[in-house]
Formats: sequence, structure tokens, C-alpha cells
Amino acid sequence: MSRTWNQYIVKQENKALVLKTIIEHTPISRAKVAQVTGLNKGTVSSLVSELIDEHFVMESGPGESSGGRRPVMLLFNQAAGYTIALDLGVGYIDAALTDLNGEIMVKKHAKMHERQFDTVFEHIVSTIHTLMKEMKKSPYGLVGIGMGVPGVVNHEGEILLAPNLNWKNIQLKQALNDVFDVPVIVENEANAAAYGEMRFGFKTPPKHMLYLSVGMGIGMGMVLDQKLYTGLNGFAGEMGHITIVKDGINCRCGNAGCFERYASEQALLEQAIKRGLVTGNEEASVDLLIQKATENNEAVIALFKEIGEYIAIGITTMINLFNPEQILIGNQLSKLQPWIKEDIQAYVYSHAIGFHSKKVTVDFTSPNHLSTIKGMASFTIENFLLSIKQTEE
Amino acid sequence: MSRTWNQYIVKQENKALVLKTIIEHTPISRAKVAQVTGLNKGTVSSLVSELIDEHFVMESGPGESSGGRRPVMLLFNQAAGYTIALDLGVGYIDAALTDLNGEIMVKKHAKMHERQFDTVFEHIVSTIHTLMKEMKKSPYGLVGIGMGVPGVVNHEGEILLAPNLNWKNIQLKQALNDVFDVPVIVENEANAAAYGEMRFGFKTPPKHMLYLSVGMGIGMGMVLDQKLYTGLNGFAGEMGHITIVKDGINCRCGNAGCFERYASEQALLEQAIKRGLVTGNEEASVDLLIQKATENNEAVIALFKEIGEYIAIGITTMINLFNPEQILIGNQLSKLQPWIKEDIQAYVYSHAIGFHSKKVTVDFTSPNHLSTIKGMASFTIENFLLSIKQTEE
DNA sequence: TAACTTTGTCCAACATATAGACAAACAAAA
DNA sequence: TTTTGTTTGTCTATATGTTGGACAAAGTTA
Repeated sequence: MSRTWNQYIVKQENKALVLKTIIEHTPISRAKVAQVTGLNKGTVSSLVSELIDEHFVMESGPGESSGGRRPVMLLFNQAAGYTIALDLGVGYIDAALTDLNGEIMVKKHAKMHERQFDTVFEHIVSTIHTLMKEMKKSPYGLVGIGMGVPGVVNHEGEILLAPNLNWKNIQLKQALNDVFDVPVIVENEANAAAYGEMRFGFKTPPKHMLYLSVGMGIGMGMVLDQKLYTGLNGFAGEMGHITIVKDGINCRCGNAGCFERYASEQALLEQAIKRGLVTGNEEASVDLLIQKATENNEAVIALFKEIGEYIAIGITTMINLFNPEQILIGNQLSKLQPWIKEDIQAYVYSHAIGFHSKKVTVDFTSPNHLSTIKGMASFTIENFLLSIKQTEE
Repeated sequence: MSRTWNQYIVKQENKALVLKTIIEHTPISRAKVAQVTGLNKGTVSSLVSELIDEHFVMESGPGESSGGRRPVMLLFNQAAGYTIALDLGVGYIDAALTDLNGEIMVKKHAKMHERQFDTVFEHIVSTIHTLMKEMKKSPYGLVGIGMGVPGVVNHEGEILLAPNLNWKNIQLKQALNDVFDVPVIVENEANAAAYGEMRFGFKTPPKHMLYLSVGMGIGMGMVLDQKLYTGLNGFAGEMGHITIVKDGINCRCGNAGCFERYASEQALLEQAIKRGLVTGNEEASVDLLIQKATENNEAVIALFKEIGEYIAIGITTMINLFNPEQILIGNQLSKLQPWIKEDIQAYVYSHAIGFHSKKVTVDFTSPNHLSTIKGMASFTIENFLLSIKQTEE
């Protein structure tokens, strides 16, 4: 049975439209909402009063008059509920309690070198419990938990493979749902970051955006038409394993010449060691190399530029395939920005097909942007608002 | 002003749903439509009677009884209007008159070695006029013209670059609109073929499908969520110019190591000549080489397999990036299928990330499938039905 | 102070989907 | 044949929700 259209649906859609308008323009008057949406004033009034009853909207005293009766300003009640979003990284766990606007209320950061799933899971659960205690009384309470992970996640929230954690076939969503009775969303870290940046990183969100996560491995999050694209099973964006050098270096994936064998954090560190840029008693790390580069270590800077060129090749491929509006480079290697940004932009400019006619921007975003956290919060919030709409039908 | 929802919209949407159901299930009774859509029988009755008034639907005598009153069968009136779809190839022009179901009524094929735009355009116009004369009297007449071209087309129907025709910045849509007073759609050939195959090539259309057009150049049509994806400006799918061999053969695009320098018809012919597989008085062509391969010419077969391996690398990239349900290889080099299909499938199977968990099928489609024509017809028909809906609002 | 503006509510009019009754047309069992 | 039950499609009453306009309240401006 397909979706039919009747009065109930019309009402739910209009109500969602009104709420969306209030969220985007908060604070705003009923009259303005009617003007912006094109709905009749009366319709807006009645829908708003329902939204107030449901605690999604609040009235906040009178606003400025524009030559007539002063408007009653409406606010989105971002405190009507909370989400908990987590970013499970390699070596750390970030977590945050957010309101319904995705604004971070409380933040937690923990180093985590243990990789055994049971141990990590225990830590996750206790972190969530801690954050839950920080919630103030609210009409809807915790509306969802979102979790970004560095691995391949299917549409059922199962982690099929997380090479850098050494995890395989972990039913993470199921495990969390066994403990917490709220909707749980598990998504790939790059996908979440892509969405988070699209939603919160721009004045006007780009139509098509690609986020290249260059960490230990390389992943790509694709936001096409402002919606996350994940492919048939959820595995889209395996950018790290496209071939850019035929018959190149072998990759553990079974392929050879994979992008991430040349452009990732791992590739960077391997090369640094191989070239003797790290002395015996130093531990190879991005930060260490950056320090050396800052001290004008020519060899390190040259290595950065080499890695940068490979990244540029990947970016060019992305542009040629997707004709996006925006490309964002994130995760660890975005820290190399000062040494590679100009070169990458120059390379892309001269190598992408018909670049001049395209209006693509290539930028960097820093790891402390919390893109993944924000993206996961967005997913849970949108999922919650959608579920409200549907249960009312 | 955003889109609001009211009774008019509800009615138009439901009417569209009823029409879609009739098109997909033709012949079908009103009762069945109600059952399939979930709409009330009365609602279906009144909408159907409007559709009949508008000549989109016809009644065709009584159907088989299933133990009660015999149903009145409804047919989609595919003869309510016509479209003309063209496939502008390198060296030929295909054209067809189709009904509103996209079924081809009249077909024209013409060799065309002249590349001067004015000459080609004249030929196009006269072909369209010829086909228009074949139309029978119908309520809506010609509802649109669709044209697939081997080049980069923007959203305004302008051909920015068609290297194999040596065209640049041609306002094709505008030129056609100056002559014909119907909606004109111009689209890249691979995009059209992708859509055409998705719509007509499967029992159940795949959710995400990629069509790799391997001709003189290489283009990719992307149908994601059963909708054509063309990127910000319409330039998405420039698969021919992604780098698969770093510092490889130079390409006229300014890049080096481009996919189409290794896997296209052009690459094939160049190599054949270079290796002396074509004698002085023969003209190098795909068909000639196929003939030699059929005669068990080992060197030619080896060349085919080499080209096949490069194609496989490209396909693997596509799978890793998009996690599609279906991949289709089309255009000239699909003729190499007998020599390369198995190798490609084996390569993809062993090189694509987590292949086993993915349900992707890699197939070939022959050039005489008229995929491009059918895709362009689909575009014009859908555009027409949409415009009807909107003008009624 | 009077006249005009803006805001938000209320109410009648209208459009359209739904449920259910009903008649027509048929098949199968008695 | 007759009867019974089923399926189809139409019709009517009802419910719902939007629209447009009237109107009061609360401002501003001349």
C-alpha cells in the first residue's frame, strides 16, 4: 500500500513546516510564519497552539512593533528533549549531551587505548549514564543515542568491519538497545561528520557536499541533495580503497595501489619512519611531524607536500565524479593544512575537468570541530521529529 | 514562500498516484487501484473519471470476474501524446517517435560524419519534422523533445564541451526551442542511458544503478535512489578523467593517467595500431578487431583482456564509492563482453571491499538497446506529467 | 486625539477524503 | 433454476482542515 494523501497528512506536513520555520527563524511571530510559509494566519495560529501544547514551541514575551500591534515571539523549545551523541575514534571516545538544536550542553573526552569490544562497550554505557544524569527535567527526556564509528556500518547498525579497532561483525545498535530504551543510530564516522558539517558548518548549507576523512584510513561521507547517501547496504564512500596507482603498493584489502596507501595518516607515518625523519626514541605521530615541520624541517615538509599531492589526486577524482558544491577535508591530516592547502587547490584547479565552470570550494575542517558528534546529534533529532509526525498520523 | 499543503495538493497528488498505479498495472480495475493505493473506492472513482475526461485513461470493456461483478478495466492511454527522442552519437544520429509509455513507434537511423554544428542541427530539425508527420491525431500531440549528446551538458541544456564532436558552448536547447514550441530536454548520453536502463531494463528497477558508457571517451550515468544525479551544474559522472595511474599517460584534459587513456575505444584502437594488429590498408575499428578476435587472433584477445582489466579497476572504484545495486557497461566496448566479462567479474569479486556482503550485479548492455533514446523519452514524459500536475494546482 | 498598521483569533464557506450503504452484475452451490 | 454470497462501482452523509475575511487588541504616527 503506497502513501496516500488526506487531511491528516496535510495537517502533519503543515505542522512540520511551521515547526521547521520556527526552528530556522527563531524567534519569530505567528504573522511572520504565515508570511514565510504562505499558510493562512488562522492555520498558523491553530498549528502553533498545538505545538505549544506539545512543548515544542514556547511564547517569549512581545517583540518589536513594526508600526502596529506588537507580535508575540515564538521560540523553538530546544530544551524539550536531549540527545546523546558519541564519536568513537581510534584511541579516544568523545561524547556529548545536546539539546534538540544540536547544541552541546555537556562534553566528555576520554583517551581509550583498550580495544577489546566488551571493555569499550562498558565505557560507552557508563559515559551515557553519566551524561543522562546531567539532563534537566524535560517533556521528552532522552530522545535518542547516536554513535559514529570508524568502520563499515550497515543499515541495521551493525559494524561489519572496523580495521583500526580490530572489530568485526559487532551488533552495536542491538547491544545499546538492550541497555537503553531509546532509538539508537549507528553510522560511519565520515558520514556523520559530513552531515554535521553540512548542517552546522555553513551559513547556507551546500547542495552537494563531500567530506574526506583522512585519518589512519580514509573514508568519504557523501551528502547529496542535502541528504546522506550511503548506498544499497550502507557501505558507500570507501574512498580509501579506490585505485590511484595501478599495480601500486599492496593493501590489506586485497587490492593494490589503494588511495589510503598513499594519502593517509598511516602512509605518512610509514614514510616518515622509512625516511628516518623520526629518531629512535621518538614515537611517530602526526603532531610530532607537525612540530618538526613548524621548525622548518625540509624533509618533513617535502613529505607533507607529497602526501598533499596524493590527496589532491583523490579530491580531483571526487570533483570529476560528483560535481559537488563543497569539499571538506577532515580528521587528523587536516592538520597539515598550512603546508598543503595551496598546493591542493592549485592542483585541483588545473586538473579537474572544466574546473572554471564549476563552483566547488575545497576547505579543511579541524578535528576539534566535533563534526561527527554534531552529525550524529542531527540524525537522532531528525529521527525523533519524524517519529513524532508519524505516530500522530 | 515554501510549499504548503492543502486540499488541492492532496487531490493532485492522489490523482498522480492513481495514474501511476494505472500505468504500472495496466489493465487494472478501479477496485484494484483502491486496494493497491489504499485510497477509498469512492475517491478512486472520482479521480479516475477526471483522468478519463483528460484523456489519460480509457475504459476497455469488462475483465475477468473473480467471483462477483465483472470489473471495468482501465488502460493508460499511451496514445494521448507523443515524444521525440534523439541520440546524437559520434558518427550517427538515432531518433524515435514514442508514445507516453516510452514505446517506440517509429525509428530512424542515420550515419552522420559531418560534424559542423549547423549541418548537424539542420539534419536534427528535419528528422524531427519527419517524425512529427508520423504522429496520429491525439489529445496532447507532441509533449516534448529529448536529446542525448556525448558531452558535458549543464542544467540549462547548453553543451559546454563535446570533444568527440569538436563542439563547445552550443546552446542546443535554446536552438531547438526557437524552432519547436514544446519543452526540450538536453542531457548527457550516459545519463540518459542510465535512466533508460533503470526504467525499462529490469523487472524491478534497481535502487542505485551506475551506467558506464565506454565509447571513444568514458562517461558515467548515476541513478541514485532511482533518480538521476547530475551534480551542482550537471557535470557529474566525468569518470573518464579520474586518475587510475599516477603520472601515467597524458590526457588532453590536462591531467595524466586518466581512466579513459587506458580503457576507452580510443585507447583500444591506439594500442591496436601501435602493436601492429591492424595492417596498412585496414581501418582500425572495434568491429574489425572483434572480427580478428573471433578468428582467434591471440594478440587481439590479449589486448582485449588488458583493456578489460582497466575497466575492472574502474568498476571496482565505482563499487567502493557508491555501493550500488547494479552496474551496467554500455556503448561500443560492451561488444567486448565475450572476451572480458568473466575476467571483470572475477577482478571485481576479489578486489572490491567487502564484496561478499554487497549485492551488486555487473552486466553489459548492447548499443542497440536504445538505452539513450528510451531514457530521453522517459525524461520528457515525466516532465510532461509533472507539468500537468502543476498547472492544475 | 484621530487615523492608520500590525497581530492574532474567530467563524463561515469550501474542498475533499472516508465510511458505509446500496444496486448491479456475476459465480457457485443447492 | 433458484438462492446465496461476492465483487464492483456509485452515491450520500460526515469529518476534517484550509481559506478568506471580519474583528478586536495593541501598537505607531501625524
